[in-house]
Amino acid sequence: MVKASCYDKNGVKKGAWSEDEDNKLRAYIQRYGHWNWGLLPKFAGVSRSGKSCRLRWMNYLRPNMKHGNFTKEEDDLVIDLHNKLGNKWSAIASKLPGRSDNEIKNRWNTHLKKRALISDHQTVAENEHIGTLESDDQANVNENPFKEIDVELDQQEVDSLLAEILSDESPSSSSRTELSSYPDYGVLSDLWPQTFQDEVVGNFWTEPFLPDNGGIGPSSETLLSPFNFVNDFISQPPSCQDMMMTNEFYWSTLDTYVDDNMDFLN
DNA sequence: AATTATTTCAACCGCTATAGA
DNA sequence: ATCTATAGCGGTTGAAATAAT
Repeated sequence: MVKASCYDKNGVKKGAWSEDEDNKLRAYIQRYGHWNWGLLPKFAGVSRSGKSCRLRWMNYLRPNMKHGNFTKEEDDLVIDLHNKLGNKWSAIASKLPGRSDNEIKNRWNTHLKKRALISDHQTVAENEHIGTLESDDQANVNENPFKEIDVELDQQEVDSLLAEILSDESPSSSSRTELSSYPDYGVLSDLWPQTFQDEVVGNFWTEPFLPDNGGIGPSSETLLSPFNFVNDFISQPPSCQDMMMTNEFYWSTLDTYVDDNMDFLN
């Protein structure tokens, strides 16, 4: 059920991802993070657009992603949140760990939309009936598991709910003020303090990254890791309190690195 | 068993928001 | 204020899988 792969006129591959491509992308991001989706494919050694890499990572390769059937609880939650938020797939996905916005959107369009419609019709019919019941009977009818589906929220309530969801999420990835604030930075963000301590005394900052690019671009001797620039800086592991300064330094050294390797990157 | 219709879902595309120059 | 680059979102596509005939 995947699109056959092919190459566009620029030599960028499209269609289904191979296992080899997955492995390359996963290995690169888990080690170095996704500091720039546009440049990442070249460093990771895959002939894909940055957009395609981002999508593959977000929807499939991220750690702890679930694949396979939705549970009844997940389905109920999607229906409930869709009723409150509409097609805000990203906001809905933020409340379902391990599920991507794309997966939830597909689930809604292929299964849940019909179910919600049926439930709506049933609820309308029941409401017409409820009007004729005694109060005790009405309470029993309200045991309907889809009772919340018919709750109408005004725009203010929707905005409030969205704000609540967004406040739970990581800050915008566009901000460079905190490296660890990058959403979906993968294992590095989840384990950042310990990883930082481990890798700083190990080889994370000092070992050159050797892209598997089929011989294109500079040799492994000349293509240096951005982290080589900070060798002197981190003669000893910084504390977590030093992270802000470290992050600023990371970005400035990375910019220098990109400038120095611009010929290859272009 | 062969053919046709329908369903599913990974991936693509176009657009908007945001940040930085 | 404007332009450019990038990230992210939501709608759509299309080929494989499955069901129906």
